[in-house]
Amino acid sequence: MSIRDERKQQSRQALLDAALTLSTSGRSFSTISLREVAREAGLVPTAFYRHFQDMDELGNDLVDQVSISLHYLLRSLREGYSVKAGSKTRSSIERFFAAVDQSAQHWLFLIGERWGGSPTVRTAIAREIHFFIDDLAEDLKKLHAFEHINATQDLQIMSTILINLSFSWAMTWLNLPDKNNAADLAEQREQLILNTTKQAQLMFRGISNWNSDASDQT
Amino acid sequence: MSIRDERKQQSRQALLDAALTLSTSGRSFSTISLREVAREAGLVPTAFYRHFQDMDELGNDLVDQVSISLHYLLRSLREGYSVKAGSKTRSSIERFFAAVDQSAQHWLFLIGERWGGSPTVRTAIAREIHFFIDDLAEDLKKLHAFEHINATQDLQIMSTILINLSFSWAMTWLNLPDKNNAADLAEQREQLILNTTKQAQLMFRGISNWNSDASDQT
DNA sequence: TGTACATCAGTGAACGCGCGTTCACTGATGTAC
DNA sequence: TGTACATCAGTGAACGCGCGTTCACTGATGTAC
Repeated sequence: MSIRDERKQQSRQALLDAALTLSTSGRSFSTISLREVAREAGLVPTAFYRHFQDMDELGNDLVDQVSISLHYLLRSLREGYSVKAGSKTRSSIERFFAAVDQSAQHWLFLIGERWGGSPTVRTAIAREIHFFIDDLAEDLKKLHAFEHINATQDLQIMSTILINLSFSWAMTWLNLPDKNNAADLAEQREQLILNTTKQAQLMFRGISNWNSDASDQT
Repeated sequence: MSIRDERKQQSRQALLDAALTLSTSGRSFSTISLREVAREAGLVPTAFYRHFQDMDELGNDLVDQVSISLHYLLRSLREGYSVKAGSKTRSSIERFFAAVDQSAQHWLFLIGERWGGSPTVRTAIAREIHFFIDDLAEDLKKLHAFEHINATQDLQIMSTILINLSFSWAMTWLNLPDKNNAADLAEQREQLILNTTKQAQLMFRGISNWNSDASDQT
């Protein structure tokens, strides 16, 4: 890659990073302006157009980038899980929250903009979440705890629940530090870990008692 | 109430309705302007200040109004459930989606703005969702299916899962009509009903096999 | 009941501001010979 | 390797626009007597 191309990529990335930062510091993607993004990236507003046609195009590319990052993160979380099969649910949840903290901006963006004000971004995120669900369903098939589930559709359903719930967990976790002092925070986190662990255990109770061939009457 | 007060209330309500409509037609609360709201309500921009100090104050009041409406709706859904105990899960889900359609704007607003761009609105919604969860937990205690759950905290956890999942269900339902023709819509809805019914059944499998005194090892 | 004054929801002009977008430009980097 | 030209990321001035907010006002409704 030539020097010129390299620098162009750097500016492009600076714009994407600026948009992500601005979108996840209390506001949302649809409330930030093109000029703010350029300013935060250290560029003049008109330079924006050398990289993106408009904010919609940037939003689309940002969703792609964030999704790829979270996709890898989720995969590595699951690999840790299957290797350590038999480890307690609690430690899985702790690893999950650690991962959420590590890429907090990505989680805030994806979940916050899922039902956000930009139709373009919403559509892009819906597409990516669909991939997440398919991918997780594929992985669940290989786990011991799921080998009695013989309908592919049932795996898809469990995957859907897990993804949606994990989004709620992540956002609840990331919202904890908002208005309290540091001392309270530690205890609130402990409570949330206990609470979330029980939620996950409840899910797995349902899964281990599931019968793909029967349909419930209640 | 005097004629003057009555008219003032009408204008105030027109502003709230305008904000709700604008916030739920593809955009979000934080992207609509005070002038747009006034225009939609048939008032001059400056008249806005006779009713609200700014958009934050309107947002707060709108959350209150929407929450009260959904609170009653959720209660009536649950009363229908306990009366018809023994009815299939599917019909409960169908009644749920019918209720969602009936007050679609309220659901779109509350769930869409839950992680939205207005900090004021986010805080107000977090508070209301907490009430929803407490209220549901209180009701679950009375249901036959939950009488083996003896820890109050466990009811709270189940309530949390149900509220969070029902939000995902409602948004998925409301997003179906977006880009397809009417023929596809009917089939997609049927699929989603089946899918959601299974999700609910999975939850109840977990609940009926729950033991409040033990803690899982997996 | 009628009159004189007070209240106050809604009006319309005006303001300064940040926005997205256009345009002609500059000067470093790339390319052809 | 050196030169002459092409490319193109980034610049800076300028534009028209909708925004939130102020202000003095109007005229219907409310109140006191």
